[in-house]
Amino acid sequence: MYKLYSKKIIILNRMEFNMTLKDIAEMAGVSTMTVSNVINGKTSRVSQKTRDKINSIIEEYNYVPNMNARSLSNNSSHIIGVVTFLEEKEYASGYNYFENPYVSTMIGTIETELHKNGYFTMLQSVSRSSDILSLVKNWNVDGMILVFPTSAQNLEKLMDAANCPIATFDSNYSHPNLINVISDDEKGLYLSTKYMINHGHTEIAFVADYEGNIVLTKRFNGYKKALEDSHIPFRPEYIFSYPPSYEGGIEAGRAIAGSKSPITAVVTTADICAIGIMEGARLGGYRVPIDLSVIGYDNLNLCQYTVPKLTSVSQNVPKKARLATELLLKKIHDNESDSNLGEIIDVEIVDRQSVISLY
Amino acid sequence: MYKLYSKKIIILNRMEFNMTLKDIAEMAGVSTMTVSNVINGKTSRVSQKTRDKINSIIEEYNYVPNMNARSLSNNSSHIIGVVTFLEEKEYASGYNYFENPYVSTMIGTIETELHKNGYFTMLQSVSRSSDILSLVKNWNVDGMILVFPTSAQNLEKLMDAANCPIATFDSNYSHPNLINVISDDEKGLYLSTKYMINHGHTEIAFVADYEGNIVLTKRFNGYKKALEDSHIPFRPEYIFSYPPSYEGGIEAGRAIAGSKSPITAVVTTADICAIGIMEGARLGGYRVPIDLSVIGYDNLNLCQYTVPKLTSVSQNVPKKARLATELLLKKIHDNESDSNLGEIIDVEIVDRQSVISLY
DNA sequence: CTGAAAGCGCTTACAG
DNA sequence: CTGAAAGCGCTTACAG
Repeated sequence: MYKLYSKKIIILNRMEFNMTLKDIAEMAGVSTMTVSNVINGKTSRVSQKTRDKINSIIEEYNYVPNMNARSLSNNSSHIIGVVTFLEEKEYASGYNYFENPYVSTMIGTIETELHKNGYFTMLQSVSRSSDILSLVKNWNVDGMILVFPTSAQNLEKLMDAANCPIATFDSNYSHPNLINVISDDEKGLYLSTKYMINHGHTEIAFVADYEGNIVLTKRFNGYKKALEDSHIPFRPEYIFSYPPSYEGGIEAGRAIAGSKSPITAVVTTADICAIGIMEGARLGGYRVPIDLSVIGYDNLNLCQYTVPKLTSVSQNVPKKARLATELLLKKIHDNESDSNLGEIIDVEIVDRQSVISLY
Repeated sequence: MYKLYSKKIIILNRMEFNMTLKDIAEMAGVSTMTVSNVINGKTSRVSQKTRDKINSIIEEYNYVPNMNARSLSNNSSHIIGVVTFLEEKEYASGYNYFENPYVSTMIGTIETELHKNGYFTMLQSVSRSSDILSLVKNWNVDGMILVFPTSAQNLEKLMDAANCPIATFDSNYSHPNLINVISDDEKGLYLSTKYMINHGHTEIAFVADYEGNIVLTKRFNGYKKALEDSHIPFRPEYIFSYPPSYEGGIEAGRAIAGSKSPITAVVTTADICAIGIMEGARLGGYRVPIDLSVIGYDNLNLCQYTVPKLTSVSQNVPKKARLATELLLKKIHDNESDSNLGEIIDVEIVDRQSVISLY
């Protein structure tokens, strides 16, 4: 009844009605199976003539397959779950995790990459890692990308329960079904510290409360190693254990300016923090970069808009995102690929105006 | 065969196997229909005892319904398509639309709101508006949110073809199935211009190539109206028709500083542009804000990090996003709601340091 | 209060 | 080269 009515509509207006395989098969005078084969490129089993006829009908009526039906019979959805973690309390406070440029660059790049390869991006911010499993089961996702790293424990539980490949970043956990793309965090701070040293600085402070945080600890180790390699003594009093946020930076900058210590340079683990440090140092009476050279981390767009423009370490976020997506899709296609190795992305200094040479 | 094997696995490890309605029905000794009713809260038709039994099995085995199957029989997917437009050439150039803070704030807020209400976010950047229709058909989405406005023509075609409600922003098109949330753009520039006037400025420039752009034209009208209301003559030579980007701002700032005109204040339509103007004016020998007061638009986080901190117009993007999502879901639930009216979001000045008083 | 059965729109062995 | 039929996991009239 409905069908009959619909057919009439088609004649009047070809866009109004959602075609199905069956409709196309009827029009072409073939079975649905043949249409399905043509659509899925299994053309070896269909004559050229039939193929052409079917394709022209598809085009004419603007047919688009129903992915829900396809997923159901295929047991594969072409959906990739892209997940961001949000602490319970952040969630409650209406914090928008997306305003973090790391996250937005990641997700934008991932979406573009997935789209190009015919996959769909289902976005979700979760606060409990069990929510991820629901997403997997709800939509039978072909794979997942976890934009923020989660603990090895959570990851382990998740990997056991979800039987699809998962990609993550900067994790220290490994599993045959896990793609793990990490950036060379130690090298990052090694480079920024070395950069200061090469510009004649020896009294170099480090700002970040790195303890207990895997990524920040790696960066701290880079700082230490650069000092060692140049035979500059490590001074615990040059470590300013504030969170690497704008506010933390302001406090650190104030503390440095206030202490009248011989510090002439400071490295840190986030651009936002570096900007705070410049502000705090200024509030404490310093001129930047004359009295204090500063290097940030992340190379956000922001760095171009500050005065002085901020020298920073770039971890090439788009490349990280692209690689993870690529490896994930490869793993989905041929499960034997041993792409579970931790791929390491290189890191580099982007030179601007926030460091002066003491020579 | 498979089923039998699976059942064995369940006994060994309850997580390894994706349960179905049928499995639960068997375990509970009822029909699948009863289980379905319990899950969907149609509890009036099921005894408390049966309900409890089913719920405990669901919990025990961690059952999550297959949304693909549900969508197929329901003809409703609980997916909302969230779409961003990307020009063909931007797409090719690898431009990441997500780095635009307007977009990332929008999408983050929308996702949170949808999630809260039990909907799923399918993200897609498209370059041709016909791609949107494919998304609708592919997944049978319950609704769509277009983060960037598209032309009335495109919108009209889309609304005719897609038979789901669609939400968009700042559009001048209207349709019974369209939710249109707009911000008071004219008021935005009226406020910033008036703010300058109230601080004693009368020689006020406007930067943006507004012609042909609906939103920017509204803002320009606000500028003009503020001048009129204060009986300050409008001077065409105070209009700097550069794109409201960082680069455009630099050129405008240079032009203003270079012309040695009596201009003491400048308003514009984007924070990035305002930051460019400050930089350009400085490059031209001006001190900011002593020689030139500046007000931006959008109130990005960025405004706090510049020197001087940038006074700006806030259009309350999270509120815009939240309202659009809310109205969309309402329209999905009861189609008779006449929420197709253009809701207007208010706009306000956020006071910082980039304006000085001439009094 | 509950069940048997048809149907949503696809895909995929299995036959011919 | 093509078809008839079963099945993916749900929901929903329709009966009882």
